[in-house]
Amino acid sequence: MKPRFYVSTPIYYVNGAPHIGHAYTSIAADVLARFKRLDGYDVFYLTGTDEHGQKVARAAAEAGLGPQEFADRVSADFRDMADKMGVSYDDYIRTTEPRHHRSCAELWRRIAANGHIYPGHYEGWYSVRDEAFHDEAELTTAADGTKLAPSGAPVAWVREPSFFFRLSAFQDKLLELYETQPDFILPAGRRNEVVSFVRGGLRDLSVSRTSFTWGIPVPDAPGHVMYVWLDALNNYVTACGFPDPEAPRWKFWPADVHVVGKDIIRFHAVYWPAFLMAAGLPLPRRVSSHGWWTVEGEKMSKSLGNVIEPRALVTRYGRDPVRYFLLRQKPFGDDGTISHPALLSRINVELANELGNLAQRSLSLIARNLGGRRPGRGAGTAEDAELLDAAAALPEALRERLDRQVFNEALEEAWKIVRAANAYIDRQAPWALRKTDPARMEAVLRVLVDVLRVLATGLTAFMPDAMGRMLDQLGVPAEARDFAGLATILADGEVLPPPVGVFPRLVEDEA
RNA sequence: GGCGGCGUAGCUCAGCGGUAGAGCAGGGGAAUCAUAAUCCCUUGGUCGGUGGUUCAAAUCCGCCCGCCGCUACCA
Repeated sequence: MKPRFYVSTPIYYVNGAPHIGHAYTSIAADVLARFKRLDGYDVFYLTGTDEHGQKVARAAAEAGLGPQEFADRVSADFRDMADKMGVSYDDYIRTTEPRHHRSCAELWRRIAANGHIYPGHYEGWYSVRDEAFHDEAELTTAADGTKLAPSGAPVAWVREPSFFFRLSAFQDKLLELYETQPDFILPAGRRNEVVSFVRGGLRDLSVSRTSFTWGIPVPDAPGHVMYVWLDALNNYVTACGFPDPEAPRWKFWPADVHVVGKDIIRFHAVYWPAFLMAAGLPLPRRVSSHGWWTVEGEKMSKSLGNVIEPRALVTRYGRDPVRYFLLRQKPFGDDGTISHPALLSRINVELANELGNLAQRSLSLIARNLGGRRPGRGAGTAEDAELLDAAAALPEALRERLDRQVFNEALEEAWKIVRAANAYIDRQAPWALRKTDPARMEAVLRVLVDVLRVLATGLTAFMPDAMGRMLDQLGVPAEARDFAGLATILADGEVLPPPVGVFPRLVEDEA
């Protein structure tokens, strides 16, 4: 039986349009999903949209639509974005689906049955204009004595009935989780923040609202809808078929990795495991969080007008180069800068010059000097062995890096092979061997074919289309394009297709 | 305010007790198979400041300066 792997993105809130941050999360998770498929796993990759809450209801009203109609529209846009980025999701969940309503109702019942939900009142200083509660400490008092929010909006003390989740009861269990499973939260810096947050003491959580209706009804409590995060987080088990233990996908739970942005770590690393503990369900194995992209050093914002629409990037630079750039440019957990010069440099230097040109020069020599037939293996020199051994070690190197979600290091491992292969071809100079030692020339070109094949196979997770084209040119059969397939030695003498550049150089013609 | 992190070559960063490293950028050279791509060599740093521990400190400790993150229920 194949080992299983379950990776998720957050479900995206349909309040706004997809931007580069959403694409980044989805692409990172996609690389993990594709890599595990290459590595022989039975993979479940889940993404989707979060569609409830007051903000969606209001955005819909502003657009002159009903909330469902509005959510349908935005959800479809997110899905289109995922498709255009090459995101290979296995399921696209929406919180407005009946399966999710059923799942949430059951989760609620279980948590309640275990005694972790109790009725009470949610109260605090509320600003209607901000649609938010404010802490006493952040309020200011106006001249006439009214209390004001930091935004300057007036606040009023409101009190509404609400159910509470006994989060406080899970403090020790959560700390034990972080202790016994140190990689539960990555990167480590984020883990420490969560630990110190939980150590500081947990208050119970208000998990229902009566002030709006666009949400999942609380079972047996007319007028209450579930707190949006309880609704949203539960999507991860809904998609596995919860609460049906016989559902075909139930075998995937618990998830291996929840990929999230750094802003929602707490919800995933504190609330979510607490909800699951309360319901008596197994916990996910990891929450892996990433940092933000800034544009030319500035934060992306609508007011600055520098929001990057991922589909526009793809149109301009190509899908695979964009995927490559996003995972190569910065450490996953860190913030980083996206800019035209940086994209241009990565794409031209690393993809076109180093990798693309390596394939092109190797394949051209084969086309020209061997009639386009795949060369046969030679006796093999120490230098051949050194390069081939380094390439053979690549899958394991990638595995180790991707298991920790250090994508940039994974790519660096691959590029060490790319650079070594360029050095090798220069040193061996097959173009000179053509006259002096044709047999050796053939052996050298074969080494390059084999090395390119490992590279293209391993990089398929990052750049599925481009690496597919490279594997086409190497004549690798479809059934041998995963890591297990690397054991299949390519036959000598097969006629290869004429070489075509995989990564065209970008010409600097626009700012 | 509290807790935590960071500050190393022009840039991005690795090193985290034993006489400073990588990639890019800069300089020189080689080659010419290839998308004028590639390869080789190379300039460059008082490792934020300051005290201390040690035979020995980017590397451990104290203090100072600067930057950043977290400090609950707005996805």
